[in-house]
Amino acid sequence: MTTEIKATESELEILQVMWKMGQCTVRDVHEELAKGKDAGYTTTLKLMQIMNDKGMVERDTTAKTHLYKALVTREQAQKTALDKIISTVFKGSASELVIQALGQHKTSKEEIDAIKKYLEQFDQATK
Amino acid sequence: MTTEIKATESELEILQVMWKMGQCTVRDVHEELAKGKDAGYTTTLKLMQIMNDKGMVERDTTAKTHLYKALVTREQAQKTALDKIISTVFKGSASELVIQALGQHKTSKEEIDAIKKYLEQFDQATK
DNA sequence: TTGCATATACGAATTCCATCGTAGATATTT
DNA sequence: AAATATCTACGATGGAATTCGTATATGCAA
Repeated sequence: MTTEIKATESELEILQVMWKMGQCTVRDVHEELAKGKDAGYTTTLKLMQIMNDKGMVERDTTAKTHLYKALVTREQAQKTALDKIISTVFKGSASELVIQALGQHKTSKEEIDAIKKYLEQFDQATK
Repeated sequence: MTTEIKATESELEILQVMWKMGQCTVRDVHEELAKGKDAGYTTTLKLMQIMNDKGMVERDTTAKTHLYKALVTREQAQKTALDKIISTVFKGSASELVIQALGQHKTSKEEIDAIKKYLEQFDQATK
């Protein structure tokens, strides 16, 4: 069993930035977040320190300016998030979620094809 | 723009019951929740009162025992939840979410077929 | 080297959510 | 009618998440 990952909203916002940038500083993250909303620098700092305490990120403290890196992967977070909403709003039905998702978000032809292809292979596996 | 719906975890649990039952009393909801976890009756009551204040449910106070009904629909909640996770953990890509969802949840042959059918019709619409 | 910018650490205030106890009103039972 | 059960209202508490201020250390520029 992997370690429990229970990221809060703010932590997820931060993780998003870290997933995109890879290793980064508090300032990196803060600047990125500041584009979307105003938040104090020390708020981001504190959050990242907490995430470090929780083991969600790792930190290189060699230099004065610390370097952070996400330990939680985007895939783990995706799984957690999916499980949650499937059970709370989709009555446990993944297919209902799939159909809703396809319906309300514009999906390109390529994406549709990718999904179809995926389903084919899926079929074969299930025989 | 529709009214802001921001249901908390507990509120979602309650909504789930209300979606299933339609109009119901606090006790109805409480009994249902009590099957899964233990919670005090007044906790449920308070929560439902708050939901009423927020306009998430409506209430008929004619009789001593009030009757509640969800105003937020399951579809709205689904949309809200999907939008959120697609933007936070799926980089805005609905198709990625779809593939993940199919991958990690066992999906029956029937469901797969339903999805395929949906995709066909989708294709035609997009031409 | 003095001053300014920028970093971490950390305590404190605040807000939000969930939980519960108790008071008071209204039914229901005996 | 008195006792009992059940309801709503609502304040209080506790805890988690978030935000911020301030102290202190470190690097850099004049």
